[in-house]
Amino acid sequence: MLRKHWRAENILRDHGTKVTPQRVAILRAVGSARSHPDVDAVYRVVSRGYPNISRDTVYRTLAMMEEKKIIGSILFVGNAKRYDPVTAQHHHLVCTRCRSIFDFEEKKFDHLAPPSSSVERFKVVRTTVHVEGICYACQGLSRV
Amino acid sequence: MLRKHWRAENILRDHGTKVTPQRVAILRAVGSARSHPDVDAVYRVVSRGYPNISRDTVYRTLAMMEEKKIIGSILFVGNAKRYDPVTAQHHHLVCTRCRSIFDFEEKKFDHLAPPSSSVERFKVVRTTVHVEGICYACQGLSRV
DNA sequence: CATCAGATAGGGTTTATTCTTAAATAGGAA
DNA sequence: TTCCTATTTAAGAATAAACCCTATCTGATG
Repeated sequence: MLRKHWRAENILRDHGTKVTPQRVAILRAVGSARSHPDVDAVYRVVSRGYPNISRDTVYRTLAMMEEKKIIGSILFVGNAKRYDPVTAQHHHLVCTRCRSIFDFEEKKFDHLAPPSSSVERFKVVRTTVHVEGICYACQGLSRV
Repeated sequence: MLRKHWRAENILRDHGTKVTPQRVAILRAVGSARSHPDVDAVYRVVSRGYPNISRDTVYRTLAMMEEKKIIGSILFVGNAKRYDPVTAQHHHLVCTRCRSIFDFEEKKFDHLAPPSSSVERFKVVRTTVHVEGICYACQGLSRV
């Protein structure tokens, strides 16, 4: 968990990584972002202080921080958009290892109501449950 | 909803689109897919019957079919992976128009249990609720 | 302050997706 | 059936996200 009163340097040190100016700038950029920045948004912010920083550094650093649980990310459903013959309401099991996706149906999940405070200005169209985990085929395999 | 006893031709005609052999083949490929095929998987299947079909045709056709609700797709969270300073369990409101993402917390959603039959061979790591809809800023805008 | 494992910059590669344009064709009209 | 035209398609180029490669540099330790 990222806490504002921790200095970025300490967070990095406590996770056993080298503390470089680029990493500090990247962590601060993510930590102070209001929305969910994508890699390029982080890159643009950090570039103001480090005009020569490489995009690859931003990619590597964000991946490292996610790996070490310093930051989180929204589940990435795969590089390719996936289509589905089923248009009825259903939910998904997503294997985070091989990115296979399995459907399941659960009527109880079809109309989950988020806290009213969070959706008072948001027009809800559909609610879906994403279950992340490891599929059977991947359970026997080593974790790469 | 795609129904097996409807002929692909009729489905297309009923939705007011021209019926071409490529479209019929694409619709059949999606309709008979067991998993969630991505564009390239559909392309590979259809290529067996139409060796010269263009990838672009598959992209365009799938997008058209989704637009007309002939098929569905899994929520696409954006082209770029998005990072988040919050690592605690939380859920998301996703604006399908501008792709903004908003967090919300709801303890009740943190440990939703899918039907045991669907996860008996799946090792659950995390359960997340994705609420799709239109954010406040987009509600006043026309639908493009 | 010398060393070196690990990090960076810069550029190239891969892959998904979209665009461009000329040729082909579905479906309605004659 | 044949013709006409708006749509659709094929092919390849263009764009963009993400990742890889390598020479160079540097933070942290002794």
